[in-house]
Amino acid sequence: MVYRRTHQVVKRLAARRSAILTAARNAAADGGMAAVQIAPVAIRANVAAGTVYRYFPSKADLISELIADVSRDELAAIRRAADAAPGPSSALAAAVTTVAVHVLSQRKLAWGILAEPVDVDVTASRIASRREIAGEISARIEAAVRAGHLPAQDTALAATALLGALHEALVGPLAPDNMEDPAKLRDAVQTVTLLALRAVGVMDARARGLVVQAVLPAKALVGA
Amino acid sequence: MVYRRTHQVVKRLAARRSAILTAARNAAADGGMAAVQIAPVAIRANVAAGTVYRYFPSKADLISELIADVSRDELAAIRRAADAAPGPSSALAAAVTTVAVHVLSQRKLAWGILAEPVDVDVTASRIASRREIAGEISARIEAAVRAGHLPAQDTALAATALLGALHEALVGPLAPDNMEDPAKLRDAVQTVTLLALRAVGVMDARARGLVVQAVLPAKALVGA
DNA sequence: TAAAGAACTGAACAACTATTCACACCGGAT
DNA sequence: ATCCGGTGTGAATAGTTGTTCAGTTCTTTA
Repeated sequence: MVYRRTHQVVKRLAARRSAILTAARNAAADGGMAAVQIAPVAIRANVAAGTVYRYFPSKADLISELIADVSRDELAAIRRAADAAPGPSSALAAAVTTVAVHVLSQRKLAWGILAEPVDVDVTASRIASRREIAGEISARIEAAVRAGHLPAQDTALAATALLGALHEALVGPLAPDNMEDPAKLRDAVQTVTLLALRAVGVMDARARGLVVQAVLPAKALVGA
Repeated sequence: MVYRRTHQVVKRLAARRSAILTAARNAAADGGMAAVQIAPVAIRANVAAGTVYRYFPSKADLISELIADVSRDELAAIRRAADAAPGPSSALAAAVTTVAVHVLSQRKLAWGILAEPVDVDVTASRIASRREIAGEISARIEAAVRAGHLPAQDTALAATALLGALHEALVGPLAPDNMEDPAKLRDAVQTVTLLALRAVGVMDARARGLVVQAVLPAKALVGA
């Protein structure tokens, strides 16, 4: 053999791959999934269109990885917020609030990841993404049920429904679009979180308390 | 003038238009929106592809009308069910149950109308459809609030969230797909209706009662 | 029955982008 | 210094469908 990949080359390749993914993510954040086209993404990443195909077999793979990436970040944020909470109910409230804040602060990206029509099939990736997030929420509901704070229920279905409610209310086509005002934004987060907690069986009064507490640490995120 | 549309011709034209729309609806019910392509729809309707364009300026218009059509039926069903209920809370429960039963009994169609990616822009029509249904639900929530059965709240946001929860839980990609068994189907309807009622502030115990009552008349639909 | 216009046909067209590939380039081994 | 294979390029290709339109058929009126 007369050629071997140097460490330096390996690093450069990895950087390029990451640059392409980042370019795709930025494109999605700017213009939704519709803006994630090979040629524009290549330009953003400072490579030629053909180069993209040295790193991703197809556009579907590129977008699938993008979805997985964003999903991973999201899941980590949810876990962090929930684990920092003092009890199971607070943890659930924190998890829900985190999702709400995240989707609101990156609405175009969230919509793209979740539901925006794409010309290639990314169903599998989207399902996996949802399943991860829903699984985490489901686990938090279950913990609260075990702690005796919530009535017994189908936690998987409940988690799915909760996420559907959040998404539709906050980034769906009927979501209020005048979310520039941070106060309104916080209101929306509080409202849907309250809805979500009551849905799984938290009493109204208690839910209100949990929401207020959960929104406190999330405020910083909203400000950002 | 040497030519005037006869009544007979007018009727035939209307019939053809309706046949095309029906063909589109059947295609969507069979294979989702992806199956609503001009050529196949034309074949189903027993006309040539070009003929479709004599009745609909574009595919977007065809699908938009399809969405509006289905939406109109849906809204009528919701109103009928809700108006037949004895009180505001029952009416809300009936409305929610109706939506749940409908989307479950025509899942492919519902998914197509609501969220399936389409290659043409039907956003406006989808938004209008959602707005109609959400408006109705919102009105029912408001009635229950006025009756003192529910806490005051942003009814529009609540309605949007409720629909999001129903759709995601019942026809979204994470929805359980073994809904062949009517018993499981009814379970799913009950579960999500319960979730929805609690979300807007119905107490757990009372919600359970409302759900049971609401599902009774809906059973017939499920059986169909 | 003939003329005139409307409706219908379906093959050809157009537009959009993902994908390919022949070639140029570069970094590493000898 | 020189060869070699991996890497990058971007113009050309390809496949998919919505849409058009010149020609045909049907319907109505005189």
